Amino acid sequence: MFLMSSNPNRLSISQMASARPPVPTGDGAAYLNGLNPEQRDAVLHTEGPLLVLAGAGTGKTRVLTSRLAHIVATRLAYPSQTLTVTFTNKAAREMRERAQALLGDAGEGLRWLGTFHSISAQILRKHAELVGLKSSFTILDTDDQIRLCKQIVQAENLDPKRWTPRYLAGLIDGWKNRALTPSKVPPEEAELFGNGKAIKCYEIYQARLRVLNACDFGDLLIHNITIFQESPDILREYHDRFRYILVDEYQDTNVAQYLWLRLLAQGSKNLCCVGDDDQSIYGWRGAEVDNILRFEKDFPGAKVVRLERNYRSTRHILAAASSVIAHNKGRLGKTLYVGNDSAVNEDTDAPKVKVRGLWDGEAESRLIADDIESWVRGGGRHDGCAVLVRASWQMRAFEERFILLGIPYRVIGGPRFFERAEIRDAMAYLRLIRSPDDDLAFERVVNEPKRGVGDTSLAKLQSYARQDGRSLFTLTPMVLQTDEIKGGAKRGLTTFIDQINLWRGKLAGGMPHTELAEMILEESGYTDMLQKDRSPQAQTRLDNLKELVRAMGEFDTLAGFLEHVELVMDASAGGNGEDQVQILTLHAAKGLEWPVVFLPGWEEEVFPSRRSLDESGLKGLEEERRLAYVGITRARERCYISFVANRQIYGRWQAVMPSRFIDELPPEHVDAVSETGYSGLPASADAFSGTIEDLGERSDYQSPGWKRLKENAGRPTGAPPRDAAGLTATASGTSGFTTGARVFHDKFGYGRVAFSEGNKLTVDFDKTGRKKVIATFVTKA
DNA sequence: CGATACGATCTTTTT
DNA sequence: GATCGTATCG
Repeated sequence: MFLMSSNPNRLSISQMASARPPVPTGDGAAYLNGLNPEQRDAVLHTEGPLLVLAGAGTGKTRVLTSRLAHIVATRLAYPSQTLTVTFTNKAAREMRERAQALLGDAGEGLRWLGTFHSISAQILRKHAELVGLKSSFTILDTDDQIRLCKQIVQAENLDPKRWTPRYLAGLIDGWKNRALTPSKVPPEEAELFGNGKAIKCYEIYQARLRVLNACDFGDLLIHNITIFQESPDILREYHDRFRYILVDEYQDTNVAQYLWLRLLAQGSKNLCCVGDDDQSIYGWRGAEVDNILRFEKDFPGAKVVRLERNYRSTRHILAAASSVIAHNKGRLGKTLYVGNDSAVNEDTDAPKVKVRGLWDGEAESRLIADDIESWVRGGGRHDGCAVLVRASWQMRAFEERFILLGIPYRVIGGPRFFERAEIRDAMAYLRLIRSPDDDLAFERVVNEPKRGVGDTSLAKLQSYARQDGRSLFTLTPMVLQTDEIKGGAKRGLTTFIDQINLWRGKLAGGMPHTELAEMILEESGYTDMLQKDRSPQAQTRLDNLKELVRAMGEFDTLAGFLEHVELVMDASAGGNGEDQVQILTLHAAKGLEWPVVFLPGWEEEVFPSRRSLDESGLKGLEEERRLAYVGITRARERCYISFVANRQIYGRWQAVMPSRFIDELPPEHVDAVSETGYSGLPASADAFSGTIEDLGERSDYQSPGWKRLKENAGRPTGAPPRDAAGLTATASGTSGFTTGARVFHDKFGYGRVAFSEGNKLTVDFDKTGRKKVIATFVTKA
């Protein structure tokens, strides 16, 4: 909702006079109070390339806002001559608010402050014809992309099981992240999809987009780059415009974004990037940490400022985070200092980081809920607490527990409003009314609600459309005149076309778009369909649709609303300010902080995630470790890390090992408590050895698995259980499991025993033909 | 064409 | 365990 002033480059004299605020906060010092004079000077006055390496909690956003405000306030440039880029809308919003608070009215002119995508979309709308698009192009989201890919896979006669459309979409995305157009993709990568058809599919995909007058998110950047490279005079225009460029979270830029920035920065050379290589956690979506590591080479003469003084967290928390991240290689090397004059950091009574081992996920959520309750009893607030998980499936256990105890909570992230099926359906109707050529929208709703138009009819229409090169909507009436489609399908299509035309007429006739939306939902039978559905989700869906209509009301026109949704995709209604515990993923937590942070699920294969390790090896592990670093540094006062011995993953019980990151914590800053007799920290491991009988005296649990172990009483710990209950035990492993063994957990019969170093033993029971790991005996090195 | 049954799959997320 | 997509049947 920016882009208001129509002429960004011109401010009238009177506007300038009134737009001139005082230099922020006197000498600008107060707002940058964490910096020494040299750093402050560099941040405010550097001309030419500048990289600010800002560790967690060192005031990254402040640096950017202060610099921006300073540039404008001292009239080095008009607001419209600055370009400020962030990754998320949220960050952009925050930056705008802070800058406006410093600048007053002058802040209004920050026309070029936004996400990479929103800014490149603005630029692309002006020059769309240079890349074969109309300026009214549609921006496709992930769902549309995948459906397009599916069509390509079908058209190429590929087996969609072997070659999934999702994978193709991922490949194309990956190439676009690397700024590779079809002709630039290395030929050997053709093998990556459909027996050498990868690049061909990419070409078809791009051709389809052009026909649809659409582009995907990656294209926004790629088309910009093409335009800049092929039209030097246009590039020069932007060079003249952007005197100062500021970039947030530089460690998250991908190759395309890097090239885009480099092209734009060739003009003034005033490129200021802020980032932290230790917080790069988006490698899996194309971010190149290398960009930040290479900055000084890429931009010769660059000044580099390191901000290492943290004013957020206690010394124990900082020590824990630093100790873990120190295990990564290939960093720019930054040590987080404890701010000398910060009471928080100095607090000698501050609690150490707590590490706790529990039997299972249920015990874990119980404990965390108890901790939250006692924090609140002690005068704390719910919204001062956050539970940060690695993957969203881990959230459910906490939700269930919080509901049971009546602890108010909010899940951040999760399925997004605009990605819900009913919202996308409603949006598709609106899109189709705006642009009849939007085939993807047509396909989505032509039979939703059911109109008797099935795959066969649709396939016929599509084949006509492909021959003719025109869109489904324009072609359908002609096909209907023939007898190609009969019966129910014909009737359904006729009403569909008529209705869309009718609604389009209403819109042209000046009907308010919210009213139109209600009319569509009603007349199409969509509301009816949901009302007849008595499943519990149906009501939520109806509510969502109401919310959609409400959200539309905030925009003056349908076009304005659609543009907003395509790019911003966030129902920023907010709902903040409520006193709720927050449950979110580690990724979503970046940039946020709380007094109390819980980090559950620190188990091998969960965190670090197995997939990450499988797919990206050491690189993946290091990214996981950065995630741990981000997690710990979100905490201001208290940080609770926990792991369990048994975890239910996808409904199956699994024995799990404590995360290696736990071993990387500094013992002197950590309190470790284990209820399983094993903490992962050698110093505090409550180990015992002996025979299986010993277990019975140490635990209250009486599960079936437990009994099974008891049946083996008298046998040495670590020995495979004897055949029991018709199960066949097979053991693989080597010697050393009869003496010195340490049983560190057992509840469900999934036991683990540590024994002398270098040995590994797994016991499987094979009953139903499926192999099931009942007990795993592992050496703790 | 639409309803049902079975089976494969299952991170992280923004735009 | 829950969901999604495909295969099959009515």
